[in-house]
Parts: sequence; structure tokens; C-alpha cells
Amino acid sequence: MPKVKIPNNSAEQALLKLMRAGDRLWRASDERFGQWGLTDNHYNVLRILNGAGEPISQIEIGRRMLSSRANVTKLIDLLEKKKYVKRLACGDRRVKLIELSETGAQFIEGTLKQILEAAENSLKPLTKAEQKGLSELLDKLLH
Amino acid sequence: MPKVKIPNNSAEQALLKLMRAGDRLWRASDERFGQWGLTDNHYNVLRILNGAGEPISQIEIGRRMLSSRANVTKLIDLLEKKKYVKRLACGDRRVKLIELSETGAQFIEGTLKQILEAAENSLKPLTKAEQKGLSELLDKLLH
DNA sequence: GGTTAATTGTTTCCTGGTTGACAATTCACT
DNA sequence: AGTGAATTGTCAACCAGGAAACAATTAACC
Repeated sequence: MPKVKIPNNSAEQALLKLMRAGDRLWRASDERFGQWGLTDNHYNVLRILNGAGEPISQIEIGRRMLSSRANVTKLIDLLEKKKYVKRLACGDRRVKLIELSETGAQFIEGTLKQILEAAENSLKPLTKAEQKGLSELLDKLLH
Repeated sequence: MPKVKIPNNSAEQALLKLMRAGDRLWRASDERFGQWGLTDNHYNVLRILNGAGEPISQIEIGRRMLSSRANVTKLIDLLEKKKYVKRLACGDRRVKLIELSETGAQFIEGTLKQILEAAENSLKPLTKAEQKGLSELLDKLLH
């Protein structure tokens, strides 16, 4: 079988590890949220709304989570059906402002402990100092 | 709008950054390979075969790239159509060994430079030492 | 040796996501 | 004011990947 000699490239290897780690985390996260009939991205929307503290447009949500308009529509569709979220009319009639509902806030509150514990558990192989180091490196990478 | 008070949790924030970074890299990578009508994972298969140095089974490929049997079948289908890869019969008639073809090896060779440059470019915000640090932290995380 | 369990690859169906077209609306510019 | 460009949300069509069912084969074990 032919074989190409590949020079050792530390950048490529680091990148592959990063992609692999990210992939694992997404899968674990999606599996976790499956218990509530959501995906990680649905939860992301809720947290973005909660963080914003005020209703924001769908396109703004998409911008903050790096997702397409079309996908935000579908995410909101489900969250609205679950009453976690409401679509509000707005001065600009192209725009629908998305508001976190009381039910949605209760969902965040009720699941928060478990979510944070899972996060800490995922990072358990690293010491607190290492976690901080990782965080800073990623900040630089995401500039 | 209701708002849940979220305690600052560095582990969760680090995790989110990791997922976001991974996501960005997957997208960039898939976009890059799109120019050859492949996904990142198709290329992964080729590199795995090249790294193995000998034909390996589909399930082994799936194991190494954390992908399902069903998906490996589809990845190989395309790679075979492009003549980058051949399915070989084998003593165990359940198994098909996948062999990198001469054409496949030439593809790897012809694109390698560009791939490695892209990898280095992605990690450019970090110094060499920082890249090494990142790599080590990820090793620990992936245990 | 014969029966039961496990393995491998494929197929079918489903899901989450993107792209591109579309309608409604607003902006920009004269 | 009025026309052409941009923006927002939605819908249809498509794509990559996963889960489960299936057929073919092999392993395990009495």
C-alpha cells in the first residue's frame, strides 16, 4: 500500500486534539440535554437570553451563537412550543424580539446546578490553574 | 423579563470556549476540504489509512475517528468513487479491508503543504510555546 | 458438530444544521 | 415621495451523521 511520508507538525496535531476535544464535549452536552428534549444549542439560546437581560432579535441570537437565521427560527420554534420563550412584536416589523418567559427562567434555575457540576466534571482532569491556563490560551486563539 | 442570577463558573466558561473553538475549526476545515468535494472526515479517513500503513477494516477506521459504522460506510463509498481507496476482500468475509490507492496517496501528497499551512495559520495567535502548552493540556483532558 | 451469541457492513429512517429563495419591511438616496 | 438596495424571519430542499434493523459471517460453548 502506498504511504506518504508526513513530516511531524505540532500545529496540526494540536489542532486535531482541539477539534477532537470539542467534538467530545458537544456530544456529551447534547446527550445531557436530551433528557429534557433539547439540544445544547436550545439551552444556549436560553442562556444568551438570560445573559442579555432583555428581549433580543433572532438574528442577534444567531450572531452570538454563530448559527444561521434559519436555524434560529427552528430553535425558537421548539422553545416557544415549550413555553420557555415568547416572540414579541416590535417597532421594526421585520423583527421579532425573543423574550425569556418565567417558565424558561425556572428551567434555567432548576437545571443550573446539574449543568455546572457537569462542566466541572468534564474539566476534572485539569487542576484549577491548568483550567485557567487553558481558558487564556483559548481566549487568545479566538482573539 | 425574568433573569436568573448565574454564579461565575470558570469551568463552564472554559468549556464553552473549548466547544466554540472546536466548532470554528471544524467549520473552517470542512470549508477548506469543500474545494475538493470532500469533508474533513473524508480526509481524516485518508490520513488514518496513510498512518496505518496497511489496509484496515472499516470498523477500525470508525474506532479511530470516533464515528459510527454506518457513517464510515458512506465516507468510504465516496472515497471509493473517487478512486482514493479500495475495498479488499479478506480472510474474515464479514470484513472489508480498506486500502489507500496510489491516487489517494497522490492526493494527500499534493495537498499536504496547503493543509499544514492552514493548520499553522489557525494557531498563529499562539506562540510555539503556547501551542505546546495547549497541546499538553488537551492531552490531559482527553486522558 | 450444532446452536446461540457476537461482529461487520449496509440500508433505512430520522435529526440538526446550512443554503438559497421568498415575502415583508425598512433604509438610502435622489 | 419614490425607487432600488438591505435586512429579517420563514420555508423548502438538501447534507452529514447517528440509531436501529437486517443479512452474512464467525466465535463460543455445550
